[in-house]
Amino acid sequence: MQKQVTIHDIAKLVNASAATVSRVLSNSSYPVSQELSEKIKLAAKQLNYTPNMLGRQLKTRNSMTIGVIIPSISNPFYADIVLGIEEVARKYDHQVFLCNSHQNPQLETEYLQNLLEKQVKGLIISSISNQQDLLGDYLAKGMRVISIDQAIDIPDIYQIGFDYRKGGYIACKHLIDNGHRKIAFLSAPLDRPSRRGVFQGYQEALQEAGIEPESSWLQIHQFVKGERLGSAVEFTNGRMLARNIIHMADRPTAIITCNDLTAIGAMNELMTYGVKVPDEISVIGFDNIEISQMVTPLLTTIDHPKYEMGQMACSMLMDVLQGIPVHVKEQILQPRLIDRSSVKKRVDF
Amino acid sequence: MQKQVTIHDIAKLVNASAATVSRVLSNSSYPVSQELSEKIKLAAKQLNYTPNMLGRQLKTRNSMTIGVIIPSISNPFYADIVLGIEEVARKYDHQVFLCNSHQNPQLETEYLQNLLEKQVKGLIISSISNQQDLLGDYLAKGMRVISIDQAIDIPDIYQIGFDYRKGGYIACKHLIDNGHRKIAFLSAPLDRPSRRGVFQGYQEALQEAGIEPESSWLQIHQFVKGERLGSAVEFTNGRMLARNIIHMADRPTAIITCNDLTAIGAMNELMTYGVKVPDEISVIGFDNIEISQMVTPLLTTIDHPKYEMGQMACSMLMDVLQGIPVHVKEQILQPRLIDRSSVKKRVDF
DNA sequence: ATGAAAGCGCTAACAA
DNA sequence: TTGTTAGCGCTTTCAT
Repeated sequence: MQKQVTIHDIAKLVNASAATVSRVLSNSSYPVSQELSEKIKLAAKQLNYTPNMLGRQLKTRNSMTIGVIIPSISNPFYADIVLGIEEVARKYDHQVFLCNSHQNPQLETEYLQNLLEKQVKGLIISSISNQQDLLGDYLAKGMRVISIDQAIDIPDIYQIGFDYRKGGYIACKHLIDNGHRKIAFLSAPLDRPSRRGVFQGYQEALQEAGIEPESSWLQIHQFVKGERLGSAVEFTNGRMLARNIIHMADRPTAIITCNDLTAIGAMNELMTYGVKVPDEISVIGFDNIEISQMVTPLLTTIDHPKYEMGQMACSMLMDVLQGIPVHVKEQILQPRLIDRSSVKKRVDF
Repeated sequence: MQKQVTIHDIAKLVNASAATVSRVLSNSSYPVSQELSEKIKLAAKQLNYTPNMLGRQLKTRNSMTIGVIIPSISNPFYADIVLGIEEVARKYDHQVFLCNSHQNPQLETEYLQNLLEKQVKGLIISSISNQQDLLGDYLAKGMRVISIDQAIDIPDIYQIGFDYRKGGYIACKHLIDNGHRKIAFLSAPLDRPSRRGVFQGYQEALQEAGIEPESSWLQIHQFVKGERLGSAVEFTNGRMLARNIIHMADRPTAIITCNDLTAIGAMNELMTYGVKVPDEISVIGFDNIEISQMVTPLLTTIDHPKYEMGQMACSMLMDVLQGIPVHVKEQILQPRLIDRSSVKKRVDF
């Protein structure tokens, strides 16, 4: 392992000062004569010079790094968001520290602390636990944060949101428009604003159509505390909840779920028990993850622009970090129905 | 935004020197009197001190950060690996820079360069393009690298491998043991050692059973250059290749695929065309990603210990970085048959 | 247009 | 046990 080459080595080689070398190698706008500049660049190449960003960062107080805290990358929903974030981060020459919180407050705290110590000035969080005060603390220390998909009640936080309520409404309306009246709602616990939003939209659509929901239509699984995360949990949840539906005397003809994985689990269970989808029961998912196009029947669902949200969040963060005035502190993206094959169509259309 | 608190501020407050403060706050083994130590810790808390790791890193030449380069986090296979890596990295107080290369050599180079500049000393790569010389260069600059799942012909690189050949063999053998003789192989291009390994195992099992493969059994899709990555590509690939099988005069009774997504696509296409799985055609996948338990029928597949590989790779890296002698430069993990429902069982068992 | 010098926050060799 | 001092590699006033 060879010793690191520094700007001083280059300076010595071309008989210039470190300052000048720094100026040309860091693309400073400071004037340096053409000739010397060329010589320095050449020398840098010859010596196989690699700048040490730690030095620069310490001096400029800019770590060129952002942090991203999400529940788990194993959930394709978040994977997409991260991909969007990374794409624009790269354009701005920033790296991203990935932090999978597994919904564990202690881990979240740990990560937050690490990011702070590493002088990360920008953070994107998606569904963080109750860390309001902690975040407030970090904001005070100069960290800029963008929240995706979760309204946080701190004035300094920028937000990229999604209209879950409307999504739930559109989903339910789609079912109603196709002749369904008995519509069940299957979900993981309504402990997150997003799920509550979907539920609300569902209720509103029912109400608008003059439908009085039966309490049995509402199937919410109470997760066991400490349960491991991952796609499989949601899927299994969908199966379990669907089973409750199957054996009902007066069973619903349609199902709305809080996400695609739950929907796919439900479809699976229905089919296992010989209940045909969509002929006997229609299913509509939520999020439009890639897998929804890989099941039979193709899952009708509500599109959630995950990748775009990631991109937007990161652009916003970059603007904020650069001190560019960001006028809208909150952007709400819109849902869109993806009409595929898991919902039975009204014949008289 | 308040000014940063440094060890000097603390030193001043307790009438000690910065050196002493550093010693207690960095958990150095250097002796400091109990009393003073307490006072310093208290002061740190009072001032709400956050250490600036850039300073430490610059001094100690240890960035406490590792890089991970994978094709794409949107592939659940890699997501699992990353999760495993992150878990042990966290235990060692390291952060991970996530780099999705999208199989783009230019991006890979860019990331490699950035990591180097940020003084990242440890790198884990999974399926990187032809960057042998570039990597050699980086090794020379002191970077330690662990390669997952891809043999790289550079002596200084540690490897965590997987016995793909044996996996292919086990899969094919399983089919043969259940009475199949006409077995197709569906795959993405055989440009990666992993896929070639599976293919080889498949061939060996056939040969061992005295089966002469028809050329039509071999269905390899040639990806179009620049095609976007993502689960959907593999899935679609599986569909397309399965279609070729369906219409054959003397068609195979079983299919082996290079990964689960391809298998799921194939099953999908078969079912769409009314071909029953496993009754008419059996399908066996590879990798055992979570989705394989979410399809109907449940996919029989070969387990690939992704998460564990991530963990092992990271432990190994941590050992290497700490100068702990690592005796085995190469570890090969073993495949395991996951016997589910997509393969028709021989009745006379 | 170039250079000298100071310093970002921290650690570590050396001195006391 | 504690402090002094000298950097780590870089940028950036301030002189020249």
